Amino acid sequence: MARAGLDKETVIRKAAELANEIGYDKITLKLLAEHLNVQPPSLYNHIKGIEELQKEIMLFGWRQMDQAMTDAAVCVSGYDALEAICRAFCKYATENPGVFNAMLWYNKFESEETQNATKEMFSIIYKAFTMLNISKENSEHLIRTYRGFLEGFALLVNNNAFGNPVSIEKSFEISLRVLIAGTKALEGEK
Amino acid sequence: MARAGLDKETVIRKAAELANEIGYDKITLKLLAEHLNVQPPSLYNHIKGIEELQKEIMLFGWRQMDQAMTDAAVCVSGYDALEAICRAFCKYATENPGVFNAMLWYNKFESEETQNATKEMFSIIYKAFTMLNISKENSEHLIRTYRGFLEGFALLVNNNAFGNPVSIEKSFEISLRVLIAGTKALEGEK
DNA sequence: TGACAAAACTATTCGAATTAGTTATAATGT
DNA sequence: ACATTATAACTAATTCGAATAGTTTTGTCA
Repeated sequence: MARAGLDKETVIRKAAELANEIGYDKITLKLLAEHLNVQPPSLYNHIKGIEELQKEIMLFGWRQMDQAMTDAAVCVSGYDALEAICRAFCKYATENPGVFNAMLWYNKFESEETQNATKEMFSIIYKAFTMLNISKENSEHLIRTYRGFLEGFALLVNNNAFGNPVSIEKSFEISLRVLIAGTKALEGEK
Repeated sequence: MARAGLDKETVIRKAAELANEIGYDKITLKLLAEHLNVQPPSLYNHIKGIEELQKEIMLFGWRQMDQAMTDAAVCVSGYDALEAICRAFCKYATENPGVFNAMLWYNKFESEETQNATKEMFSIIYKAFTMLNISKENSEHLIRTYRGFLEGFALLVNNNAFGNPVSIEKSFEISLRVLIAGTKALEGEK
């Protein structure tokens, strides 16, 4: 029978890879099984079903994003740190469109696991704000501002929503300038 | 045989309604047919299949969004207009979560139709910028900033991604303050 | 070496989308 | 008013993917 030697981690990594290559919503267990040289039912030894697979792709992505953002913030401080974190987010999201797509649906699977996956990560941004003399309350709100922009911008990029030939990189840089200028206006408040 | 008297518009409106009620990804032709008191194959007299239905829900949403944003901008000017447009976006998106979900995937269906659906609409924001002494080039970039934030923020709200009890309305207001303060910093430039 | 758990398999069921082919209804023109 | 025709519904059947049940093989460990 020539055992394939799969485990959960391998299955998820391959699914993530496939998602980036052919698109998140094109993934089927049949296709994934083919790419792992296995029959579809065999996957059930490692995952409960397609829903769990999707959840695992999402968690996998947020773990990697966490890592990328943390890495970006070492040995940097102030607004430079904030910028570096934002760039890391955008880079990961646009280089992994399939996985990022999965990451957007936190709540399709209500669970503490899901909540914690992102809460932990965005505490990095929170930390950056407190270094900048932004009040605790304003930081809570600002995290949402930044999260909103970052997720939305990456989503639009991944969907080719920006039709015209204007440089996307430049748009991102100007967006950062805008956000940071606006953030500075909140320094020391309340 | 008691004809149901459907037409494309009715089918799409009901699908949009259903999407808002039970969630975009829960929609099936079977379910939609039930709600229209019809057998599933009968729907094919009005739509080509589930993909076209999804595209039509998306276009339907963007048309309504266009209307809501335009309405918000009449008889207002300057930064007030910009704010009003943003609030209208957020309001429609969060009050119509199922339809908004469909609206996010422009490019699942590549077509001029799709591109035009949003291009036309965001020209309202563009117009607002030119009134504010923002250069043409910066306006192009700023539209992307605002689109990114608005779509991302609404997406996060709709997915309950904001775990803590901090007021979402207040977060949105502060976000607008930040964006507008940042936008003012670009006035007159280049 | 024998027993057991893990990981693969085959065969089957289920449900949703879709297609083919048919029939009834409503609108149109004479 | 009646014949014609297009439309909009139907039933029946096919396809495809997910999922389950039950079986066989493989590897590990007492």
